Amino acid sequence: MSLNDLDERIVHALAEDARRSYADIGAEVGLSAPAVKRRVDRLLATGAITGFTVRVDPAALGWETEAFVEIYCRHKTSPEAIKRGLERYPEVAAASTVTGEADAVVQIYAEDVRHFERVLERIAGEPFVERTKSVLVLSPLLRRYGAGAPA
Amino acid sequence: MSLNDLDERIVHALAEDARRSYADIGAEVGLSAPAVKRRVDRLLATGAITGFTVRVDPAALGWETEAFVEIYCRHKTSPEAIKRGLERYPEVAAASTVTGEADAVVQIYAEDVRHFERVLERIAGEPFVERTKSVLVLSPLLRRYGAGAPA
DNA sequence: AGTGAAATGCCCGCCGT
DNA sequence: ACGGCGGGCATTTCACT
Repeated sequence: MSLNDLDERIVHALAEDARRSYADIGAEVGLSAPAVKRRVDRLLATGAITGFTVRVDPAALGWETEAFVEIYCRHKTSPEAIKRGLERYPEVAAASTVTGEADAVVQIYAEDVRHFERVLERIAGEPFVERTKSVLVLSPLLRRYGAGAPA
Repeated sequence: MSLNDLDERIVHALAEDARRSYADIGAEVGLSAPAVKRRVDRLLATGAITGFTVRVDPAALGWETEAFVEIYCRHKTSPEAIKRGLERYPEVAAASTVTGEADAVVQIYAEDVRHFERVLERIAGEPFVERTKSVLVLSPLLRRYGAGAPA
């Protein structure tokens, strides 16, 4: 599914500030407020926009530690099994199966390094996990929409 | 900075659906609409909430290919230089400096693998980049926006 | 365009110090 | 007594038909 250029500009405007009024966005892209609303409704219906959220500063909420964990699974572990195993952890912000040696990459937010260590131990103890390899985030440089909890 | 339990519940509600009315959220957490607004305003002022945005499905927007790229820099490259170098690419969704062998991890969205290849070549050609190592995302398993509940 | 709902600003009252 | 915080009301702006 390919999107209109107008749709793209609307999505971009909403991604920057989802609280802008339809009239305001319309003035920018050259449409009336109702026309913008119709397009946004269509974007919601087709799934291009899946919802509205807040950008949260994890550090301000006490989630000071961020990490990427590569997971190496035992053979014959389905992506669904990995998903089911990981979604029980509130600390897991994102997870994807990937190419390369590892089977999945998991993005984790924890309160501090000690908290992260506990979570990692529990994940490493999951029956489908063979071994893990983690890197800790030192400082977030860039965070745009679509990439987990932005700073 | 530590947040109130009430604030946390409000943030959680907004993270799930930022379009809920203050009255609705207030009914859930036991406050009036103006009281909720005051706390949200305070969260915005203190930086705990950094803005309102839309959840976007990259695939629906035509960004079918996602990848994680580890960047190995030449010595003495500052995080700011990496940031400046990367933020010119609209395909870069997130970037962080990390521990371990690589200097930074970059999350990239591209229209297809060919597009990703072009972007990767350009990034690899940046003066501060020594070499790169990429993994392509096969399927996104989990994607949460906003932070989960504390453990 | 018109209607209705939600956000916003204001004032008051409560409870803490 | 004073300051922070929540409740209720009035106004206005925006969403929706």
